[in-house]
Amino acid sequence: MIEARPKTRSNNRREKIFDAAAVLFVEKGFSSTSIRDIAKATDMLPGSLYYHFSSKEDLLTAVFEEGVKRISESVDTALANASQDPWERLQAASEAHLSALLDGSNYAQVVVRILPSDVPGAEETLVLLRDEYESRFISLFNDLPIASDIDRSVQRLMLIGAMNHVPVWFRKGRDTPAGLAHKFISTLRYAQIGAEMTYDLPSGVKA
Amino acid sequence: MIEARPKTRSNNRREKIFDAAAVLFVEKGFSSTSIRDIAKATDMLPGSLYYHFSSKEDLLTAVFEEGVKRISESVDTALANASQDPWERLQAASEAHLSALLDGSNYAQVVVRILPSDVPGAEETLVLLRDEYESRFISLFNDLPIASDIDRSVQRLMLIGAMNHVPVWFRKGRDTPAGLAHKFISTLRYAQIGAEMTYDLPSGVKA
DNA sequence: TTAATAAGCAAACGTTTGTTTGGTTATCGG
DNA sequence: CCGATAACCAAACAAACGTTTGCTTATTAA
Repeated sequence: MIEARPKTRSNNRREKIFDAAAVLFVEKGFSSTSIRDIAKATDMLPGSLYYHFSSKEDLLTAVFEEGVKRISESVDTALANASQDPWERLQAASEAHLSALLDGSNYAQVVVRILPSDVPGAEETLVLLRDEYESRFISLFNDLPIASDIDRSVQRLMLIGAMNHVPVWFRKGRDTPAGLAHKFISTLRYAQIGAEMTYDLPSGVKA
Repeated sequence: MIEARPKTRSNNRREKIFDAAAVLFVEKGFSSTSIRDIAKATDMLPGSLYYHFSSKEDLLTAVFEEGVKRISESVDTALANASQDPWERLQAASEAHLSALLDGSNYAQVVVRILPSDVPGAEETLVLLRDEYESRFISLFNDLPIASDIDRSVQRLMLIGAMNHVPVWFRKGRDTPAGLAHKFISTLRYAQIGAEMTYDLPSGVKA
C-alpha cells in the first residue's frame, strides 16, 4: 500500500516555483530574471505560472514576504531562547539574521539583495516589509547599556550594512554565522568598553 | 569676443550620456534601465547613443570604470595628504570613500550598487575592477597595530559593508561623510582598545 | 460514475527590448 | 569654398519580454 499520495490537490508546484524564483532573483536580480527562466527551472511553461500568481511583481512580493517571514521567525525564535543580557540578545539576533541569509534557500537574501527601486510597482510595500523587520534591531540597540553620546542609529546601520554584505564574500568552511555574529558584536561591544576607558587619544579619535 | 566655442568637435554629448547613465543605473538598476531611458534623459534618439558605445554592457562597463577611477582618486588623494598614523589613514580613506559615494554624480555608487552578476557579459571585468580598488583597504588594515588574534579580513569587510550601505539611509543635513567615517573608524579602533583592556567578560564575548 | 474544479499545456498576443542601417546635418582643415 | 568626417536622426529590425486565451488533463467529492 503506497502512502506517498498527495493529501490535497494543492500539493503542487507552487512551492517549487517560489523556491526557484527566490534562487533566480538573488542570482540574477529581479529584472534580469524572466518568467521563462523560472518556468525552465520548474519544468513548466511560462503561461502556466500565472495560475499561481497574477504578475511578476506579485511573485516577487510574495517571495519577498516569505523572506521577511523566515528571517523574522529566525530572529524571533533566537530572541525567545536568549538570555536577558542586551549584548547577548543582539548577538543571538545577528547570528539568526546571518543564518537565515545563508541557509541556502535564498528567501532571506531576496530581502537584502532586491532593491525596492528595482520593482517600481511594489516599492512602498517592500520598504514597509523591510522596515518592519529591521525594527527589531532598533529595539535591540535601544536596550544596550552604552554611553549616551554614542549614536545608536549609526551603530545599528553599521551592523546591518555589515551583515547584509556578508553573502557577497561568505565562504562555507571558512566562515560561520555564529563566528561572524560573534566578531561583529564583539567589535561593537568592545568599542563601548574602549571608549569608556579612553580619555586621551591622538586627535580625531574622540567621539 | 565670445570664448565659449568648442575647441574640438568631440565637445559633444558623450559626457552627458555617461552622467545620465550613471544616475539611471543607480536609481533603477542596470537591467531596468533601457537605452530609451538614457536617450530620453539626454534628448537624443536611442540609436544615436550607439555612436558613443557599442553595447549597453559596454556603456555600463565604461561608467563603472569611471566610478572606480573617481573613488580611487578620491581615496588616493586623501591618503597622499594623510599622516603616517595607520588609524588616521584608514579614517581618511573611509571619509574619501564615503564622499565619493555621496558626491551626487552617482558614478561611485555604480560601483557598489550594480552587482556584477547583473551584467553577465562583463562580470569578471567588474569584479576585477572592484577588487583592485578594494585592495587599498587590505593594505590599510594590514598596517593597523592590532592584536594578532583579530581577524583583519572580517574587520575590513565589516567596514566596507557598512560604508557601501550608507547611500541607502544617508540623509543630507543629518549625516556627513566625515562624521560617519569618524564614527565607523572609532568603533573599530575603540574595539581594539576595549579588547586589550578586557580579560573577563560574560561568556560568549571573548575573542 | 459523474460533475466540478484544480492544475497545467499550447499557442499566441502586443509591447518593449537592444541594436542596425542608411541618410542627414554641422563643423572642420586645407 | 570644398571634401571629409564627426555627430546625430529617422526608421526599422529581430528577439525577448510579460501576459492572455482556450483547451486538455488529472484529481476530488458526491
